[in-house]
Amino acid sequence: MTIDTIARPPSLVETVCERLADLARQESDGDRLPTERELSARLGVSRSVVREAAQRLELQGLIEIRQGSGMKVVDKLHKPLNSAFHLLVPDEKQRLVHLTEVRQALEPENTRLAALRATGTQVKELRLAQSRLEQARSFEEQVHADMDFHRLLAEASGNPISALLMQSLSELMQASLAHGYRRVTPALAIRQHGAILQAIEKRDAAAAARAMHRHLLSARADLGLDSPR
Amino acid sequence: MTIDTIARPPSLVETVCERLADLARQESDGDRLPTERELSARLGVSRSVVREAAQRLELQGLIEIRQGSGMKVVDKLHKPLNSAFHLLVPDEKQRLVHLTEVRQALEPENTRLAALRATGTQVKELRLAQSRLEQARSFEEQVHADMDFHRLLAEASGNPISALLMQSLSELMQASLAHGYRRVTPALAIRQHGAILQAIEKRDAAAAARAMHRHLLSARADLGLDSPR
DNA sequence: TGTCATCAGGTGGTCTGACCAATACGACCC
DNA sequence: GGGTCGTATTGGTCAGACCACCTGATGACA
Repeated sequence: MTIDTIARPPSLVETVCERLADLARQESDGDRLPTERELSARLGVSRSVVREAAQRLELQGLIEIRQGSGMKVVDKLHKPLNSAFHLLVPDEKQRLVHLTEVRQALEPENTRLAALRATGTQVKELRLAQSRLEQARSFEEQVHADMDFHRLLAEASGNPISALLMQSLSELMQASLAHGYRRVTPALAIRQHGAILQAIEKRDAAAAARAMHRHLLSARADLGLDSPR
Repeated sequence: MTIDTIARPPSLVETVCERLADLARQESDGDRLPTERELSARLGVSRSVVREAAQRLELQGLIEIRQGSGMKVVDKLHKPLNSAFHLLVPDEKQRLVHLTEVRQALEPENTRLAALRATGTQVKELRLAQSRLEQARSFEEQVHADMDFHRLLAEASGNPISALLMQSLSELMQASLAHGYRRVTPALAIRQHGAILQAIEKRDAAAAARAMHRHLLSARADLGLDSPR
């Protein structure tokens, strides 16, 4: 026997927030939303309420707001995850250590599922990412291509939550790698990505997961992040 | 050669948000923060700015705001993760499927690390959670004790990001399980938790991870969620 | 003495209108 | 065609008013 709590009516801000989210969902990335003043008039609420609602959507990664310019639709649902991880572990080195560990849990399984589920288009995209890694000139390009490969794998797993996590993890790692962490052996990463890609092309899930596991161990060693055993 | 973007000065809302976050960090869970009007006077900004900043902190899970009552400090950093996952996968059944898959990636590794890293206190807490599961009368109590056990394992892994993810995942699963999903064989879960706990007490990391993997497969079958292979 | 109802004061929620800071766009000039 | 300037529009902030909700104190009654 459970007595449910009595539901409070949503505040105006919450209601407007949902309306705006619906509106944003009907638009594409980069499209403009109506101005604060216009939304205020159209929805029959004060501009404060529109502002507060819009700012919620911004924090959720659904829109970006620019003073003088308006609001535009974006697809950055990972943004609140980034903030949360940053708040939880403010120290960059510590955070990199923890992120690396989470990747070691998540990514072999993503890769295993990708081997089973990747579409032809996704396999092609993985090949392109691998090419970009092979041809990368700067460290920034390497990191970008590297993380792209990992993001694509997570997408190919068919699990949107894993894909979102990977977006967040990779972006945070990219930010850390831009600040003083250097990869010393890109050639090994290229080879290991190649082994992963091959296992996926063969639809060999176990081999793919093992190859990813190996790759992440190397990547961790490369970054000089040995987590306590 | 990288030219960094020119940093914009933070908006007043951002600045106040950081101040409030600092203030919240100095307080304990449940403590009250100054009122909007007081903060407005003390910080020399308008009440709108304080409101907008406070609402950011609420969305981040650092405070809770109650009309007529004020703001209190909470520790719910997983809240924005819950929202993001909910936005990403609005359909409850789909979300449960995906969450279950993510758990299958994360939890064996958490459990392996817990076997290596759990403190004596954490092992005791795990035992208590197991007792609570054994003694649970209602389905709600079972689910709560079950999820508590998993949360404690994630904490015992020593990885705060995993622990945060597990908080979010378990809360979302609990919410779904409160809405029509029924576990049919609690006795098996109790046995499997027992096996996990035993492996942890023996500090056998591989056995712990295997036991968790097994447990999650059973739990998934129990919920009738067979993910596409 | 304990319980319940009421009320006042204080809290956050919303509104309005004014003004400031940043952006975009069009017109004009070289 | 490219650069500059001015204006209109956008979001950011402010102040003050009023509304809806909460809390704690007080008084009445059993």
